Amino acid sequence: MEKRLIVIVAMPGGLAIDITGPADVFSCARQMVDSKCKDPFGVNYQLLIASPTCELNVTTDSGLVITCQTSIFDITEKIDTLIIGGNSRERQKFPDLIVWLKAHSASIKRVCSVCIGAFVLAEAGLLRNKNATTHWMHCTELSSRFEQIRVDPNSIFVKDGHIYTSAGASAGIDLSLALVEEDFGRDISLDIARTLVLYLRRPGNQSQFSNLLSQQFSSKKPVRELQQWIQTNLKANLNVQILAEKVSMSPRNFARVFFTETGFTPAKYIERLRVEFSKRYLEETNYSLDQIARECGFGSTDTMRNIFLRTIDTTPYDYRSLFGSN
DNA sequence: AAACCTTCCCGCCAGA
DNA sequence: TATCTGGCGGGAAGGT
Repeated sequence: MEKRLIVIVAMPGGLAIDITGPADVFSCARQMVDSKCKDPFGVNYQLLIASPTCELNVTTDSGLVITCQTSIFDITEKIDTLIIGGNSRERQKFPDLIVWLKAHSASIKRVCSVCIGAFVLAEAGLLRNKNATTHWMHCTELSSRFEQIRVDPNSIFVKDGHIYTSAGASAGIDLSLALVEEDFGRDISLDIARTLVLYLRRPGNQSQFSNLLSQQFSSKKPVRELQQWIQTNLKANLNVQILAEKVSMSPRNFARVFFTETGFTPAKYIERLRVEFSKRYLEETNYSLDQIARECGFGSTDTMRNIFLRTIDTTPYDYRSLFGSN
């Protein structure tokens, strides 16, 4: 039987689910193709978890250690599908991996990334002039650091030629299901989705997580870069004066330019962004309201509460009980 | 809930 | 002249 080699690169410091999600989908697919079909396809997957360095033990963000079967550099067989997981938030560089990717990507049928693994593909130049996506929190950074990439912040995954990129964490599972569907058809991928209790096609898109992100960013570079900087510095004091200094404009002129570029006054823009991010925290974490208020740059829980009431007509507490995960 | 203080922001004008 | 930029003032909004 023909083997199709699926290689998942386990990046240090990323989420384990970037690795284990796709691994489970492909492993499940292999078993199903084996048992159910009695070889009508004549092919099946062979799964390899590879390290991006010579060190085979890879520690993920949660501390879970994954022992890889091989180093990426030792693979000599033809790779069918390569999946690069997200790496640490500090974005360690893996120069050897980049070089390897540049040399080998053309001969790989499908090159994929999960979450901020897209930055690795971008570094290797594989996303130049392509449509791509990444984790919603990092879309602006991806498009500003690599201007030739058309970043789509809405999609769960994007296919452009033989390059596939997917959004944050669990989106790697959605991508993997789609890859299996390409290979073995809908019945098999539906079976996997059922077995693993997944959606075959997730309803909605990642913009539901961040409405503000799906809006147009300024076409002027300084303003766009400022918008991106704001996102990663929501905790900071972001008054008009400070923002104006950041882009070397007078406060008056900055406020005027910012409004014409974004359609929001600076204060309103930041307020909306803070609400977006705190909603996300309320939905997905157990952080206390106090922690979330601090994390998102609200002066206090009182302020956060007032702004919630004013903008989305509910309190943070009520919002969490409606949309929180536990 | 009220009081006080800060920040926002927009019209207006002047200079580049 | 047309357009961009910056400073000022003060009412409004918002934070503590």
